[in-house]
Amino acid sequence: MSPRRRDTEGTAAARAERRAELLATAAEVFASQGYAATTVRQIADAAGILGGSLYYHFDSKESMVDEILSTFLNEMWAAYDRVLAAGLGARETLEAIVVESFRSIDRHRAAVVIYQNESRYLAAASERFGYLLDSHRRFKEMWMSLLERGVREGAFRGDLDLPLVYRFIRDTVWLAAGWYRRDGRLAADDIAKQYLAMVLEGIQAD
Amino acid sequence: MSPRRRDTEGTAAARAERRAELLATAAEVFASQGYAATTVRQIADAAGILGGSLYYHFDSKESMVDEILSTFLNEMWAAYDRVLAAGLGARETLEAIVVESFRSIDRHRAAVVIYQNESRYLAAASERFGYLLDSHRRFKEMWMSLLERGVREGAFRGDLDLPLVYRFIRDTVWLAAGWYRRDGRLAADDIAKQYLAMVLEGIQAD
Amino acid sequence: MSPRRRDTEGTAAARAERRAELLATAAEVFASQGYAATTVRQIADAAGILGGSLYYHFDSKESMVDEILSTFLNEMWAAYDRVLAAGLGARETLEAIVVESFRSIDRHRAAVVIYQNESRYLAAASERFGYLLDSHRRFKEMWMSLLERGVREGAFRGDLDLPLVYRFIRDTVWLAAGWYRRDGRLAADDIAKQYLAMVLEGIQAD
Amino acid sequence: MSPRRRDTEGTAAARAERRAELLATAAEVFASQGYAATTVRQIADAAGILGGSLYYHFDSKESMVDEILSTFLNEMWAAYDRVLAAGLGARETLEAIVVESFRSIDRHRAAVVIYQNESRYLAAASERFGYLLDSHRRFKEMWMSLLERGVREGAFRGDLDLPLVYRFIRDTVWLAAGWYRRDGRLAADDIAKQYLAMVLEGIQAD
DNA sequence: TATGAATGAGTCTTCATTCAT
DNA sequence: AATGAATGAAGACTCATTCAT
Repeated sequence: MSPRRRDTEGTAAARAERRAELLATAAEVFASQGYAATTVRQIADAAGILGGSLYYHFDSKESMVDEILSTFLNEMWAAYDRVLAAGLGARETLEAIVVESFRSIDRHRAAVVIYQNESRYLAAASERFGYLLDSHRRFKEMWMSLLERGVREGAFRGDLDLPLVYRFIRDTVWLAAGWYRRDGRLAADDIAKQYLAMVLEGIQAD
Repeated sequence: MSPRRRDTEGTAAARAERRAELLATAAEVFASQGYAATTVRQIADAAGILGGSLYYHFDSKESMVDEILSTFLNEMWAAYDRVLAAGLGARETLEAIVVESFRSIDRHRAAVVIYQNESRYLAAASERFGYLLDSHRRFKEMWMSLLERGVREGAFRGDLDLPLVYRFIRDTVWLAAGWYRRDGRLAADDIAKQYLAMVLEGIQAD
Repeated sequence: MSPRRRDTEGTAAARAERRAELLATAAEVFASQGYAATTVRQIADAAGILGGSLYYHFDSKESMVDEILSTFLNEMWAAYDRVLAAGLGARETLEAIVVESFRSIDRHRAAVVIYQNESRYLAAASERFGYLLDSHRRFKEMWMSLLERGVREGAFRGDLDLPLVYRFIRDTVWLAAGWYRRDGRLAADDIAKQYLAMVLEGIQAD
Repeated sequence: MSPRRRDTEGTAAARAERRAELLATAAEVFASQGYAATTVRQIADAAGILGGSLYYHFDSKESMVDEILSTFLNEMWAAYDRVLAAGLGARETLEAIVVESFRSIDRHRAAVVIYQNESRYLAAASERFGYLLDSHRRFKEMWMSLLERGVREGAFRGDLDLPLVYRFIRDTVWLAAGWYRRDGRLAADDIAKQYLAMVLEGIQAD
């Protein structure tokens, strides 16, 4: 490794780190104000630089959300895929998926909020966000086949409307991103456990 | 009733009707695109008039959402208050509240979506939307005391974290507004029944 | 005179009267807010009708000021012309002109204010107001020749810069319209007398 | 002085200079067209930039006039206060005040015109312009007490209505801003001298 | 005569983006 | 890497004007 190359790598790494910092800042602002209502200047203020300076790092506001969301989704689907590849029973799979979801929320809270709130708007605004719809679709397929398998295997009740159950679970899990705080009273895994208890057994006393 | 008075009433009623029409249109657009991302022109296009013409009927874009949301909230709280005043047991109260919530979704789908998505943004943007935060607060109080009572009365499980249960139910119920269609497969009351089954008994087979 | 004709005359007279009323109202609003800053709706509000209704009587906002100003100027110049035709000495002419000016202010306060404040703007906005510039020009000629004659005749001091004196008097007289009230402490003729004392003799004690 | 600091000062000074340039341009346009009738675009055109670019330097059209007027008034009152603090006799004070007024006109012609024409409108439009009314009030007090003192001291005639004299002088002096040109035939101090001759001694030949 | 609803051009303002330094 | 000044398109809102009733 030549010094030249090491230097280049150092600079590239520094640049990547700065990008990541700025994206984290941007994600927080997008999550709390909404993408459309967030100005580039607000992001820059939060990062302590001037509005125009962001354009040294990113092409556009759009490419910022894009990077935030695609990074998050890649990581999340990698985790899901590991679970799905493990060959567990329907109930165990559901539990593992829910646990992974809360871990995603733990690691990418802001990105999850943005994904929840802005997917429809972004997908309508530009083709570049088509992958958001793909993700939603894959999501639905994953859950529906999991639920159907669970009913077949006798793990889940057969008297419920499955599309309804799907939406119920989907919404339920992800919306926790709206209020979750990393330093809050409950850790992500604890929340997952409680959610699973509610979803599987209900809140009614026996 | 003199002709004069009938005439006056007639025009006042016509005016109110036109307002309601335009507000319904605006609510749909706000719900589907988000408040900040919606332009006044889009609302006007949807209503078949020009952008400036909306200002004959309304002071501002802000006052449109304001009227949409406050109308909805007034009606919803009136329904809740009727339930709460009925003196039912905790479980029956919960069922009735959920049923009323789905009826609200049925009657004010777009307003519910806006309430869900834009409350935080609007409240931050202007004091005039303070009532949205008040409503959220009342909501929380209502649910928390209902859940606490249910645990005391032995109707609900005692091993769950109540603030978590509160959020779980809140999110669960209202998010249905995101996908509910009046002419869909299931009627509002059917959806309520299924939701109650899931929330109370869980999705697990016995 | 046939009844038909009398009726027509009655209507025409009534119409003219209504126009005059509305113009008086409009003049007050223009004078107090400025022409550009006055909306047609404000005039209509002040007249107790709706904005669109003004267009039954007048072609446009512009034609309203036009009529206000030209009516006033015609009357004022008629009075000036009577004075100028009387063949008085320079000093007596000056006195009579000042007195007539204060009478104009008394009768057309609002129009005078508009004339003072808006002439330049209106003349720049449309050729139709060219007569305003003509009036200013005639004004200047009248005063300059009066002052020159006065100096020649030994009635006025010869050591002053006449264009300066002209502006001094012009401004002095007309600006009284800005504060004059018909029901105020001093009548128009008293004010004229005091103004003449100041202009002719100065405010210095002998 | 460190290079860093010099640099900061340099940019801050450059910024202030640009603001001053733009404000001078804006003042000219406001003075010639009237505030309400002036569009932001006209100001920008006159400055050779685009309409939106003005908002990099100023918050609003309103804040532009605000800065123009308050800068002018501060300077003018500082000059008046110096005169008033000098302990001169009434006549000498009046002369000094008039001279200072014409110097103000010389330095801030456009601002004076705006102050004359738009004070009432601006004060009615927003509380932020309350200081304009304060200035008018102080103005009146200053003149009235000066005139009263002059009459007591025997410097000014006692047979005139003082409020009338006050208005006469106020109007007289300031309206010169309407036609004064820096490169005109007469310098500001010459005009002051002539005005004082007229006001004090009158235009009548002895 | 007047109303009420709408038009459409124009205003102020915002904001993503560019670019010379 | 970042600044600061500017661009230019778009947005909310205003208002003179029109017209069917």
